[in-house]
Amino acid sequence: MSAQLALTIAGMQRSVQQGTTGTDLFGEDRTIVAMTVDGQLQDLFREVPGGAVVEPVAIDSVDGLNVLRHSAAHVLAQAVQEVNPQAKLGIGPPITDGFYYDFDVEQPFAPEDLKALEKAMQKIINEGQTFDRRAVTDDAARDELASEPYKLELIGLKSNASEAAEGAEAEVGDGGLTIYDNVHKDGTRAWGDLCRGPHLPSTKLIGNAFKLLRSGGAYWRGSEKNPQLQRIYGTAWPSKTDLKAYLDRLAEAEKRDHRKLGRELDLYSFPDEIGSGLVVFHPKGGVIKREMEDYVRRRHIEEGFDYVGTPHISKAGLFHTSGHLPYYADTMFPPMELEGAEYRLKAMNCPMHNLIFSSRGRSYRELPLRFFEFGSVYRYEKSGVVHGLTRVRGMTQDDSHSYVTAEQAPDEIKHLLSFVLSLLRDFGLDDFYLELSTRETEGDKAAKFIGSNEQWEEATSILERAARETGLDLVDDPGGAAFYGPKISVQAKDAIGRTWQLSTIQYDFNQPERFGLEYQAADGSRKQPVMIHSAKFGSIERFIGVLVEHYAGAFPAWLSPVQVLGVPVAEEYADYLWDVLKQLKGNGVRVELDDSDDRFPKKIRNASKSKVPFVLIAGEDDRAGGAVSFRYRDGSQKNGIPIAQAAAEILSAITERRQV
RNA sequence: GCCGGUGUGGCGCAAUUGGUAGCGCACCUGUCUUGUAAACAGGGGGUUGUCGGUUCGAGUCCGAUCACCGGCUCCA
Repeated sequence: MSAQLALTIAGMQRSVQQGTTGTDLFGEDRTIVAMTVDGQLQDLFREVPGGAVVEPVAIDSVDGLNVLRHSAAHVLAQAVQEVNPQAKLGIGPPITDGFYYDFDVEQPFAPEDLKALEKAMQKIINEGQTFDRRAVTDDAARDELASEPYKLELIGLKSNASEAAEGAEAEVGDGGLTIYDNVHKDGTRAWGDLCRGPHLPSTKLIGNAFKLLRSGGAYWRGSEKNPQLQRIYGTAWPSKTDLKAYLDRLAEAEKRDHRKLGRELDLYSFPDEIGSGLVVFHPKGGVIKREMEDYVRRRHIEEGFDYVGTPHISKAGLFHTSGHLPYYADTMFPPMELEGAEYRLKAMNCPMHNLIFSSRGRSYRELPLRFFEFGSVYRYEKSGVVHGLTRVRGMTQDDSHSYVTAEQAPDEIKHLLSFVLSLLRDFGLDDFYLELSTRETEGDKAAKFIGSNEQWEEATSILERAARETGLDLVDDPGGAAFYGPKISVQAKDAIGRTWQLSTIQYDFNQPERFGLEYQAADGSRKQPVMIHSAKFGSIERFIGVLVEHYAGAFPAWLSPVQVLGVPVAEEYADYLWDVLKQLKGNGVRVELDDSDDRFPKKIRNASKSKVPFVLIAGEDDRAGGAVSFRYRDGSQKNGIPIAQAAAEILSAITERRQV
């Protein structure tokens, strides 16, 4: 007679027979794919122990999705080894919205290969293979996986799997090793992989709600010193509908791609003749850039910044003084010789601002002293990373440096933080979290950070306190600091939920010393100021790219290259409409009249495609009534609006920076 | 920088086994122009990213290079 066990199941006290499995408890509900036993994620087929707290894991929960995607990754690996038995396995964890698996293969995967692999996966899935769990000793695992060199390496590293490689904890954990066998319906073994599990009860649950998305090289264990494997990315969802929704989301992101929209809306381009990563703004993009810069410059001045200007090039010695050159020589443009001196394109503005500070004696009465400019900097970004406006080789930083006394530093940081947040809100971004980047204290990278422990601790705690006071979420980013000090960065979410790192605020105790900056204190002594770096948008180019994607090219009126487009119903009404537009133009509104010889419907089509915020239409009814008609971007309309009222609506939308 | 893919008129695409480049939009001209996403007709425009090679012949094959796309690494 098997004994009864007392358990807590899904919050209820229950008594079950010894030997009861998760499948016995939850198996009838097809949406339950795993369970937690005392908080530990486990396969359903495992027996539940007495006294345990057992909870079902639904396929659409965070854990459930991970199980689904991890199982899909296994099926992918099985398919790859079916097609190519020589393929060696790397790791294959679930990730946000999907999974990947790394393989060492002779021939990298081509796009056509993915289709074939999808088919092979579908076959495995349809067959309804089950995942069997088998505990193995390290030695047994080594024997069994003798032909899998990467798995062997992981076995050796398992005591700290998370450090072995990102995602490696999906394969091995702190405890004993397990191998999961994929088993055919007839009980024979199809395939197996070193894995922690848990997995789905059956491959069938993956259904047809999965897709392989792309492939590419990926360094083993994330280091470029290691060999490069071939990674395949895929996605898997509880239902075909969920998959479709995800693919639609990807399509939506593609439609917003700032490279594509920039071309379509004639905003900017990247001429080959100039070089990779170097952008030119066309007149329409120029309007956006100028509006942004004008506004941001004005706001800085209102907030107590002094607008300064510095050249694009300098003798290399300056960047030695600042300490940048030893660290960043290979990401700066190479030197040029001139009159026996070595010059460098500027990669950062701070050294030049420091020279403005030290151009004369400074008094404590002047502090905080804030220098701001749109500084053009050039960075030799590696060829594979240049990307539209978001990663360029020539860019404009909206860069400022505050020179303050040590006592003023906390308030200055708070001031900067609330200032950058208010600026971002003015541009229509309002969903933020903060990141606190600190130095690495161990490992290879620890050496790059300079300064004493005390300096780092003090600077970090000042930043952290200011960050906490905003009430925003604060995420730690160990090792993410610049070599000279910690930073807060503002991460903003765009209209479709993607986050972008925008503003940064950095506390620098290093450069003031290197430049010998000082001010005279009230008591007559000379003191060293603290320097606080801050970029509001990071780079103007990049921020424009972010805004294009955030707004999908449909900018709020104040930023729109053309704010009002007049479309006469027929040629006869062009003059009347132009009179209306002239009045707006007199008020500083950017207007255009479509006086082309297109027919009316074509003009409406063109107007829609141009994403102009206000389309004003005039025909007989409007002219007779001294009115105009609005057509908005969503296709809705308002007819017969008196001219004065129309002008007021347009002007208020612009001055209030409202989206329409 | 590394791995893979791609490069055809301004844009989006086509060109059978290598046989001397087509289409749509845009552009120009003309006839048109009356209420919300494409009027009609005609016309101009590309030595197929660049350089080199194979071949009687290259947009199609090979090599180099530049650029872009995806992925990795990096990102003061």
